[in-house]
Amino acid sequence: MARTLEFDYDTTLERATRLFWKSGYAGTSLRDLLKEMGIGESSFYNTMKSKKRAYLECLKHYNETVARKRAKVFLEAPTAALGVRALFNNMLESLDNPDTPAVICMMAGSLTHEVLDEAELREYIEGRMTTLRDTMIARMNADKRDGLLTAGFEPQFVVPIVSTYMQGLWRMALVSYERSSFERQIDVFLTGLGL
Amino acid sequence: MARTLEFDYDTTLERATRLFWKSGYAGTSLRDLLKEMGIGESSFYNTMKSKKRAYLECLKHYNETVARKRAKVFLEAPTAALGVRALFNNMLESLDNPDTPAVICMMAGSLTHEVLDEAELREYIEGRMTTLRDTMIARMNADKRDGLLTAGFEPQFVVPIVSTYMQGLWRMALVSYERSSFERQIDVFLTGLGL
DNA sequence: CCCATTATGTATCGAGTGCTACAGATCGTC
DNA sequence: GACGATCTGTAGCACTCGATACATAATGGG
Repeated sequence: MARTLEFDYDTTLERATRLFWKSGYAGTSLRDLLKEMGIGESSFYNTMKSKKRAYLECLKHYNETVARKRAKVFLEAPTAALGVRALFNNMLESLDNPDTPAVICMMAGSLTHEVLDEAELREYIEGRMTTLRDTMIARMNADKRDGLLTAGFEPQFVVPIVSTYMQGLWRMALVSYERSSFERQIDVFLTGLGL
Repeated sequence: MARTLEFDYDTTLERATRLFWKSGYAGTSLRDLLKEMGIGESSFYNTMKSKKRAYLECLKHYNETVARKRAKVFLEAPTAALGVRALFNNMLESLDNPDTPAVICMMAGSLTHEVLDEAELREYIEGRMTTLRDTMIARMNADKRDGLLTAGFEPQFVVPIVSTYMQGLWRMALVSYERSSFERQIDVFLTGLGL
């Protein structure tokens, strides 16, 4: 019926994701993005419609890969407490891995005015964060019923604390990161919370 | 000897600070900045030299006012534990106060690539953060010697946790803020740490 | 009053922004 | 193999960015 796409959508999306991840939304210009994706303006606007929508697609792609793996790491641990610790270990591995595009999680990097001011982006991000928190809370409540967590343990407060602390850690890593120091403070933090 | 300045430096610096505070470094254009300050390009570059240097001056001004007040709030509390809690209360008051220019601390808002990529800005920010942490650690060590904190309490790990968590809170407030929820989780957090 | 010195207003620079118009290339269908 | 449909390359849009050139205006010492 018509001409076929000359580029592979998944490949270009993957490349775009890594660039957005590394440089942020406003920090990535359309020219840089196109260069990285290896396509022209026409192809880009034909498939993506706008930079904002492209970022949204990249965020989704990020969640279907990186974030999904993190959720898996958490859920497959024998207990919620170990799951949370596995999550932080996964974070430290990302920080140590030179192949990781950025020193910050793409979701954490999206917690800025430039991104949050775009209604569609904000909505998606809020949704993902809520989902992740709900998953963790549910898991902890299950553990609590099984007696794996003390009766005084309150998942609905602990989980926001954990995710807030993690957001802070991603930011702090931007300033300076040293594994042993991070490891130690994470351990003190989690132990204090009863995890 | 020469022509006198037509504007009041302190006033324009104050205005610039509030705009930078609200909109961030990259998010504030020179045009908006000049409009807010009520001066022209010539006057600006004559006294400030560049946007980067202007931001640095604003950061310093911010620290000499807002951040200084926060440090005072911490130090004047009867104990380090109460000081930390007073600090969080001060934060919540800022969040509640509609006169506060932004929903984020200017220092927390500076923990981005756009700012941290500028060597002079990064250096200043690192310095301030280190100073604040050292102040808190010293205070806690004093309390520890006085028996106000348990022997197992380790200030050198707890303080980074507290400041990291606070950075996370500022970010989270960008997404959604509700005082009662924040209050509750802060209390659980601090209690867990032994504060 | 002249003059060096400094401040200000205006106009503009060159580069970069996201995005679009449009002509031409390539496809499946008849 | 002509046709309509879709894709792609190029050029450029209108705008904004931070920064600067330069003429003019004010200042106070000599």
